[in-house]
Amino acid sequence: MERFVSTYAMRLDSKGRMSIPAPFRALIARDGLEHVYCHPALDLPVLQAGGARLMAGIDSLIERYPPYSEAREELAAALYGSIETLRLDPEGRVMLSEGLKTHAQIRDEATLVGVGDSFRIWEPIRFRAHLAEAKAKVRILKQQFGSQGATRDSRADGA
Amino acid sequence: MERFVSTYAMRLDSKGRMSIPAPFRALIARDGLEHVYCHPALDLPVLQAGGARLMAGIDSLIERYPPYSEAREELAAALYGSIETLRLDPEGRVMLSEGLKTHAQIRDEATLVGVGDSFRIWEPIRFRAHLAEAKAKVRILKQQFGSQGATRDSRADGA
DNA sequence: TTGACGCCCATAAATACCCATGGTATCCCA
DNA sequence: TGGGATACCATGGGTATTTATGGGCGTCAA
Repeated sequence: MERFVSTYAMRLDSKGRMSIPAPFRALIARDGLEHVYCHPALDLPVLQAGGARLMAGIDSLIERYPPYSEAREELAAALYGSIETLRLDPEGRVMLSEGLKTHAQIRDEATLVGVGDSFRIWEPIRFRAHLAEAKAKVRILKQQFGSQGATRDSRADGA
Repeated sequence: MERFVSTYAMRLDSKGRMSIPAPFRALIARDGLEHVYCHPALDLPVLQAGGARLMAGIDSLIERYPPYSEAREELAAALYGSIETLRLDPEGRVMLSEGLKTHAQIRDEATLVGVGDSFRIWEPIRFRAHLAEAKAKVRILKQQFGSQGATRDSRADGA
């Protein structure tokens, strides 16, 4: 397995720990990491997490700008500054900081959703709402494009 | 861990000492250093600090200019001349000089922000304002990239 | 002597590690 | 093919260690 896929419902225990699903852990371990990178999404109440690929994506975004340029400095502050490294304990759990939990409105449950190079951490109810919205948008697109989208996408959106 | 990432809120005690967060200390120690390099930013009320990579970055910045050129001399004076080496005490704390504190308007609280090869030291309120600006710009950048096509980059930069 | 600075120790809170448990899926063998 | 044993996993909690912070004391220099 080389991509983060599937959705998992996880719980946070009384200490605030949350297990990372074993398949996700396997990908992290393949990067030689003992921690998960995690940062709040810019515009949505969700966290983005992952391993080396997530970090590489952020690096490449920053490296589009000349060293010491103002844009680069600000991007670095906004992106690197918001990243937290969540150490995996021997059982494969992490602790979400208060800041991260607040951003995603997470209390004691979380939905982890694989999105390829990384995975997202949602508060379960918000995830359901977001998913419903996303499905609705896909439906509209399908209507607009008609026959074009009527094959694979109809399976992807679970209709 | 190989980069300065994340944001930490630290306090200065009555003696003016400030703890360097353990993850930052680990990076400094990896350079074999027992001190932190620190200098005022040229254009913002913030301090830039770090280890060997910070110094290397400053070197390369200066080396962009022709040897013995006036610009180079001035830059070298402005950068090298303003660098202070802040010794780490046995508990991992440093003392900010009056000059550094004045430049960043720091009194008894500071926000330390990882920006990859180095970290920044902000007065907390000023940091919040700066971050809000930076985020706004990142949003704009994201829109620009987003409109180019929804491929890999739209995942890399985090929803 | 006085103040600035470095070292030492103290402490509370946060964190990391250890072991335990119950459930589930898988495997193996009759 | 069925059923028991097994391995893995998510979760729970106790305990040791680390961390950030505070304060005391000695030393060195002005």
